[in-house]
This record gives sequence, structure tokens and C-alpha cells, in this order.
Amino acid sequence: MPPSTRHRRPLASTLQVDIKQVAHEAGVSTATVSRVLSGRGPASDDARRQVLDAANRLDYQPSAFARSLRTDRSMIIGVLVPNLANPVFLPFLRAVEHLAQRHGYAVLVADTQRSAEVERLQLNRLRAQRVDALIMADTPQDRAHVRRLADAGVVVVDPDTFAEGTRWSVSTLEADATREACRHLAGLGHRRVAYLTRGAMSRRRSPDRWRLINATCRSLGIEAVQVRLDRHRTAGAVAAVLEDLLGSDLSPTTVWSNSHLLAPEILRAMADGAVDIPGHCSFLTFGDSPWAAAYRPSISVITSDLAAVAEAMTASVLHRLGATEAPEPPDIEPAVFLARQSTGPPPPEPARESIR
Amino acid sequence: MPPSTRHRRPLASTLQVDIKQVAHEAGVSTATVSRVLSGRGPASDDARRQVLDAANRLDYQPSAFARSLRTDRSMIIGVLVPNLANPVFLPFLRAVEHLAQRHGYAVLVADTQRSAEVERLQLNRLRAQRVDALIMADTPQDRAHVRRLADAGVVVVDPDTFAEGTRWSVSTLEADATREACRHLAGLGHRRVAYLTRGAMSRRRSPDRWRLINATCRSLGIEAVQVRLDRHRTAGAVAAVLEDLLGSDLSPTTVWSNSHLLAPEILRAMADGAVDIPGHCSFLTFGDSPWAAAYRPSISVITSDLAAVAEAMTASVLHRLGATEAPEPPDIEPAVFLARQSTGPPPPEPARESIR
DNA sequence: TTGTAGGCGTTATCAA
DNA sequence: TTGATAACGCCTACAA
Repeated sequence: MPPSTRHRRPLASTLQVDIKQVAHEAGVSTATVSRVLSGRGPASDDARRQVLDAANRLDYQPSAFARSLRTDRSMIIGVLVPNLANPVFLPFLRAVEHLAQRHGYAVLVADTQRSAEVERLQLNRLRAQRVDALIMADTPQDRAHVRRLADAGVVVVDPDTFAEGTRWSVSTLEADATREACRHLAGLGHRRVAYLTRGAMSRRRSPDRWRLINATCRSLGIEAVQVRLDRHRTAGAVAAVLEDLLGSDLSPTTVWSNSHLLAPEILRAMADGAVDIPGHCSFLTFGDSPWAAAYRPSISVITSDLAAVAEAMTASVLHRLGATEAPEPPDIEPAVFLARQSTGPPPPEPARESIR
Repeated sequence: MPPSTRHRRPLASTLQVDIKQVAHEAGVSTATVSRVLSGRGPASDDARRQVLDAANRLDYQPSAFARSLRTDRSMIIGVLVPNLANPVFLPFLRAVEHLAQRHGYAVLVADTQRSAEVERLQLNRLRAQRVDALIMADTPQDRAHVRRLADAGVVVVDPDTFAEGTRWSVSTLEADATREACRHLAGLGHRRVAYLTRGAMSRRRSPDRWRLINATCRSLGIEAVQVRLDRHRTAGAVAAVLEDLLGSDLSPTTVWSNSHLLAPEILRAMADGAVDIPGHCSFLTFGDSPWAAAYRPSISVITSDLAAVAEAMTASVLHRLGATEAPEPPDIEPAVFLARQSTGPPPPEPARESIR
């Protein structure tokens, strides 16, 4: 008995069926079993039958480790998510999982919890797992660590550089819809807009959004202001900020929420403050959901199909991994602005006075 | 040159740093490197320094495969989710991921898409990955396949048998809250309740819920009826069903939604049908969210802390894996019924007549 | 305290 | 078409 096996799990040999047992059962060599089951290399019909029968009888599952060690391919795709608490990443994750699964790839989730340190640890773990590919749901905090994976031969894709410059890139998708929302507000007669944000959004994309909103609004004669709620985490605090805001010199006629997570908090504050939507103040948000549509008034939203983006990214990755012939044509619907009931004409100026 | 290396990825040796390179760089043997980095076995301070330095310089990440193959432990926990589209599983997944990560375990997600066939495939994949543990977010479609994992030595935990019979089991948690909701409705004077369901819920838990609601209501003098919306997937169809229901002989004074996914659809239908909540008809649902709380009227809900359940399950698993000393004391908050504004006294009988 | 060496389960080469 | 066999990267029993 080899010394190193003495202190292993005693029943290991009987717990997991290995290729030798299948070979024995089928009356062939392990090489033949491997060839038949992996589909690589020749095998007679007879041998094939024997092997498949035996494998089936023994309920054999080849060890992914051993296979990966030998073939230098893990068949694992890592997904880096900035914040698993945010439901918007669910369709993303699901799309990746489904497509990957269909091509024999497993999916390893890594939540960075929006922390650079956790991100580093997670990327190292993914490196240790020798993932074949890395799909990022958002811009990483530190590109250097990601580059290390890329340097190690990992296929990496992120929403920014993916389809850069084409209309498929995430920022491009969103930009058009954002501009349309601004035009919509201008057309209704709004002149003062407050953009409410909280730090949950990626620190990179959020400023881009604000810059775009600000620039577009200005060009349309709308005065826009950004209000950061980072330190206001309770419903009461948000309500206080909102009350100050609506009573201030700015007195915006539209409140624009930066995220789908933030929206219900603002809506609560507005309802508690008896702010009529859209009579006194219009409201819109990034991110859609059945609840936003069910709200009365139904909420106008800017929504992008993150699942479609994820699918396109995954398809691209699978192609670069050689798993698919050609990358599926990206048929991503651009992000859209959906004007629903929560955006309407602003109140006439006298009416606004009476609110104070 | 060994023949088998000739046709591998040509740069593989330079792409991934292996233990030999670290040993060479540190001027020690691979055994010493392993001992230092894994923390098992003796090593002189000098050797330790050399190895850590070298590993750091080369940015070495030990291959998880090779280690797993050798140690017979994958350090991977599989999570089986019935439907990644349902946001309620997000806190679950997140809780597992965070706790697992803290103890050095990676998390592999498997979405069964509520299909027995996909579930089988996913379980086989998890078996091939040799996951050390399997955490199920819901009752599996087919216990037999799960048992195969358990027989192979995988630590398995599912919400039904987990803490069976204790107040921590999921069904127990929910049962108390459900009974309280029934009592709440009875106390308000409701006598006719409609329980609206759709197939999305696990086929096992949903009937349990309905049985409990039905029995409890009857004992309180409430007539309850279950309405299946399985084939009514459009907003219009749901509205039609609802209109029929409210105009029927039953004319329930409370509509009870089976899931948080279904709730907004029902709310839309009620709003479109000008059904006043709770004036004409009360409403409540399983599953909470900020949007449910923000809705006007705010929605009464039965909510259980799925994240806490997931955490307890993961802690139990980690303990059985020997990763933690003792299983953390389960401090799960029981599921609760939150009476908000959407449940109120039913309309007086004459008022109900006028709705028709 | 250290190095040597064997083997984990699989695939790929090569000779038959 | 088949089987014997040498690796893949790591860990660990054992000898030094």
C-alpha cells in the first residue's frame, strides 16, 4: 500500500467511482474509457457500448479536477459582481449561468462587496481556481489585478471595453436613453431637476451618468443639481433631505433617482411628505421592475436589458474559448426610456409657491 | 522533452507560476514551499521568509485542482437554486457566498430553472466538480439524485430537513406568521379570502401554504379559496380573473398573493380595475421588499429572513466540513407578519354590492 | 528541519 | 483500434 493513501478518507475509494473501476467493469483499459467518454480518439462500436454501459451502471462522473489538471482547462467561468445585494445583477448572473451551462461551463460567483480589498481576494481565488474566463458585471475597482488574470491567459471581458465604441457597449446604450429622458422632461416644461444618488453605484459609472445628465439638461435650458444621499441611510433622513430640497430656492420640479434600490426610499419620502406625483413633482429612475410599473402612478424609468448584455458578453467569451463556432450576433436592445405616469407637466409657478 | 508536453499550450509554463518555480526562486525544495504556504509541517524562519518572498515576487497562486486532487477536498460549496430569476434567492446566495468565502470556500451556482431534467444535469455537474457540500435553497424535485451526492460523501443540507422540527426550520418559521396573518384578517372582520398562486413557487411548498391558510381560515370562520393563475401570464389576463373573482358570489374581501413576483401584477390589475385597497379589498403577499413598503398603501407582508436561514445552513455545513469549531448559534428571526396599510376592515356588505 | 519520491484521476502519446 | 505509460501540480510519508 502506498504510504500516502493511508491517512486519506478511508472510504474514498468506494465513495467515488473512478475511471479504473469503469475500465474494469467494461473489460477495457482506462485509455479506452477516456477516449469514449471524452469523445476524443477512436473507439470501436463494441468498446463504446461496453464503456457507456459500464459508466451508466456505476453512475460514473469523471473528476473535473483530474481532467482540468491534465487538460489545462478548468471549464469554469468566473463572474465578478460588485454587489450581490443589488437585484439588477440577478438577470446578469442568470444569463451567464444559462449560456455557460449549455456549453459545459460551470460558473463561479465572486461578490466584491464593492470593496477593493475583497475584489483583490476574489480575483486571487479565481486565479487559484484557474478559471478559463472572467466576466465582469461592472467596472473593476483595480484594473491591475484583472490584468494579472489576463496575462495568465484568462479570457477577460468587462462591460466597458466589451464592444467598445459600438452601440452595444453599456454606456452607449444608456446614454441615448438618458438623453431622451432629458428631452422628455424639457418638452413637458421642466426647468429644474434634482438628481439623487447614493454611493452604491459604481464610482466610475455614476459620475458619467451625472455628467451626461447635467450637460444634456443645460443644453435644453434645464438647471440640474446632484444631491448625494451617501450618509442618509434612514427613511427619515431621506425625507428630510427631500423636504429641504423641495422647499429650497432650487425647488426642482423633477426628482431623478440614480438607482432602482434608491427609488422606493425616495417614493416613501415623497408620499410621507404628501408630494403629489407628478402633480407637484415628477419622478423617474434608472432601473425597471414589475413593482415600478405597478406603482401608482407608474414610474417612468430608464432601463437597459442587462441580461442581453450578459448574454452577449458570455457568447463572446465562449467564442474566444473556442466553445462556439462564431459569436452569436449581438442582438441587444438598446437601453430605453419608458415614459409612464410619474412624469408629467410641472405645476404652474404659483402652485409651487403654495407647497412651501 | 517528454512527449506529452509537446502539444500543450506552448506558453503554459510561463503563463502560470507553479510550485517548482517558487522553490527554485526561494532556493528550497518544493516540499518546503508546500509546507510553508499550506501552513502544515515544520519550516525554519529563514526558509519561511525565503518562500514567502519568492511566492510574493512571482505572484504565485497554488492550483486549486492539483491541491484538490491530492487532498480530496475541493473547497467548493455548490448552491442549488430553483430559479435564479426570483430575487428572493439573492439574499440567500449572498449569505452563502459571504460566509463560505470567509472560510476559504468557493461557491458554485446551479440554477435548476424549475426543471427536473436541468436539476439532474446540474447535480451531476456538481458531482463531477466534487463539491464538498451542497446547499439547497429549496426542496429538490428529485431526492434520489441528491441522495447520490450524499452517498458520495458530500455534505448536504436542504431547508426542509435542516433543523427539522425546531423553530428554525423554514416551514415552521413561516407557519406561525401565516397563522398570525389569518388571525389579523379575522380580527378585522374578513370572511372571504382569495389566495392567488402561480406555478413559479416550488410545487412542494405551495400546497403546504395553501393547506395551512385554508385550515387556519376555516377555524376562524373565514371562507378561503385558492385561485391558480398558472395559465394567465399577461397583465390583462390577471385583471380579467380578478374582475371575475370580485364580481362572483365569493366576492372576497381580501386578496392574498402567493409570491413577491406575483404581487405587482395583482396590484396593477386592482389599480386598473379601480379596486380601492384596503377600502374595497385588502391585500397581502408572501415576500417583502422596499418597493412593497413604498407602495401606497404600503403592503402587508409575510416575510422570512432567507439570508438568516442561508447563513444558518452554511454555518452548519461549514461545521460538518470541519471548517469551524462549533456551528454558530442559529439566531434566525422567525418569519413575521407585518401588518401595514393594505389590510384594513372590509367594506360593509351594502358597499360591496355597489362595486358590482 | 529538509529533500526525495510517489501518487491523486485523468488525458495524450506512442508502440503494438 | 487498443493498452501501457508518462505526465499535469500539488501534498505528505519517510528517510536523511
